[in-house]
Amino acid sequence: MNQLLTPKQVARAIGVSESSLKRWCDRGLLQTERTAGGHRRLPLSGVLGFLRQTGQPIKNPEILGLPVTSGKGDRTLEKGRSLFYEALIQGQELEARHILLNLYLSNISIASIVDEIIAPTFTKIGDNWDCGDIEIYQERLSCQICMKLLYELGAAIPKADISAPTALGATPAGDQLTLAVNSVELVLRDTGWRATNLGSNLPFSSLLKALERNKPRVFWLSISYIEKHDQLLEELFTFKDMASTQNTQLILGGRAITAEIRSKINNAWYPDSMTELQNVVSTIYKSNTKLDID
Amino acid sequence: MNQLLTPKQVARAIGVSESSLKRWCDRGLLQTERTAGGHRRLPLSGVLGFLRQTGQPIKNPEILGLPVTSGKGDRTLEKGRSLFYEALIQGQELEARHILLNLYLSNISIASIVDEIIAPTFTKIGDNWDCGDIEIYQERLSCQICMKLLYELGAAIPKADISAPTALGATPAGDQLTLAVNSVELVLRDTGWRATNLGSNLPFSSLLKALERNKPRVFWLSISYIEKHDQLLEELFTFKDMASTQNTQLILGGRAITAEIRSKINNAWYPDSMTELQNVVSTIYKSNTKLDID
DNA sequence: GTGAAAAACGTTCAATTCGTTCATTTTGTG
DNA sequence: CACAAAATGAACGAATTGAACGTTTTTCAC
Repeated sequence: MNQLLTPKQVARAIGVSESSLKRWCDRGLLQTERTAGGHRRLPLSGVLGFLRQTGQPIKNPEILGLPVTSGKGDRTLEKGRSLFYEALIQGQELEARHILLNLYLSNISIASIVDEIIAPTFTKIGDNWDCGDIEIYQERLSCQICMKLLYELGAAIPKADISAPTALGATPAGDQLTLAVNSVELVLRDTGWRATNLGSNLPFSSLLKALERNKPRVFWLSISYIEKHDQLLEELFTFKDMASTQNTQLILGGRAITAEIRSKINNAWYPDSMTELQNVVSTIYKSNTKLDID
Repeated sequence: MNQLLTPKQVARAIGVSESSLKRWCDRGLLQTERTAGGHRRLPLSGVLGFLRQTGQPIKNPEILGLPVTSGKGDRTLEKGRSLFYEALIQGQELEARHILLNLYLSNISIASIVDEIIAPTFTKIGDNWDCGDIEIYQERLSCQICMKLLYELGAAIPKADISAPTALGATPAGDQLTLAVNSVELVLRDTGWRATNLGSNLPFSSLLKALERNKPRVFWLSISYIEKHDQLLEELFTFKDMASTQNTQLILGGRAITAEIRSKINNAWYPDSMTELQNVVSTIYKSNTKLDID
């Protein structure tokens, strides 16, 4: 994703003259680097960002390694959902990649892509697995493909400044759903955070250590499975205490978050979707920078 | 600090051709020394100065500060190993990426990188975790980072032809070590295969379905943990039978492969390292294409 | 040491890109 | 519709880039 492209490649891909492209570079519309000899080099991620913002139709997507239907094909979420499901369970990684990239290029936020495409697709996969319509390996393979695609999308997101606030995330012991935590990481990075995903299957004792040592601005926990409810509640409580003493905002998500947890652990955020999560973290982000200015 | 680098290394690190780099040296943009035979040697300090002056055509100059001597000697790998360990447990993703990237650019095969760097690093991490020197979250974070890096390395491997033979892989139920399966996938793809990783935590019943439906040329299984040895042996046996009836080569790996399994399940490959695995699959690959020609 | 493989040398060449200028087309506004 | 402002695409010589070539140097294993 951070491969460098020449102006000619990009011009042909977008379908404009080199002259115009050079002018856009010089006006700062496209992230541009220079060789020692003065030639322009354009990082692919920057080109994608430009295409996403301006909604330019793409004439020759294959030059950029993009699906040939980019900018032409159907970009609706409904169509994407069913196509994405089919691609995943049939193991067609390229097809799935095309769908997500198309949506990304249509200026649809990563949060929306997760909410509207990925999440419902995996609910459907889970349902069809339950009723025996698909095999377990198809579900696992879908996860694998999706993880790869999320990583790829992540590479297209511009790197955060060093001054950006940090966020840590994880899922506690017994929890296998890495897809969710990784999605959260992406959404956070898309909102400008320096987000780090600690991983899954982590006991609270170790999460506390990570919280203490790194003192992030926010800490998110995805909990989709509960072994002992009471114990979890207790552990969450001590975790929340530690978080509040060092001014870390706590974000809790996952389908295992009960109403009881919500009521007993206050002072935490409970977004129901990635879009909501994005609102939450961008609020925190703004309040954070405002504090910095004061 | 005044480590000497060859033009090739610097060229690859910056992402330009050797020709251009040589011209820049001759023009005086880069401080250049010469060997007795006339070969250019670039002191690291001069390269860093050049990068600063030209305004960072490279993402991160630290890539050059790494212990890349010209060779692939043991000292290079040893240094890389310890640096990689430090980077991982401190969560320094950039640093870790540079180490791997640098080794990859030095023409060290992915198999060797896994064997010489990644695997020993995780053994060390496991040891230090056992004796309490590091936290669990550091181990998990190391896994996360490594997975991301493996995905990135995978993106750098050219796509296989459609005519290339296919390979499937997975780890059976109860096995969490995704790092190993993903490494195998990379090595296979690096050898020209169209490799697909089904994922982890898969029961044999579903693996059999995948084997039947896709009829790959090879199927690899990483097994690093055994619950019931007898049951595993039995399941492996039926799996091997199915594989041999449809001419699928079976590759078994992982530290849970016992001598008993080796002796009872014959007609399977048991590589001890990624380098050995690479030899195995390239042998199969050649025999495969030879068959095609006949 | 010695010999073979790999890497770097200097050079040449075609292709690309530079910055600039100019005619043409598109856009915005009264 | 008219007119000015802005954007576009094409063209130019000069400069840069990347790949190729045969030759020489370096490296590494025996």
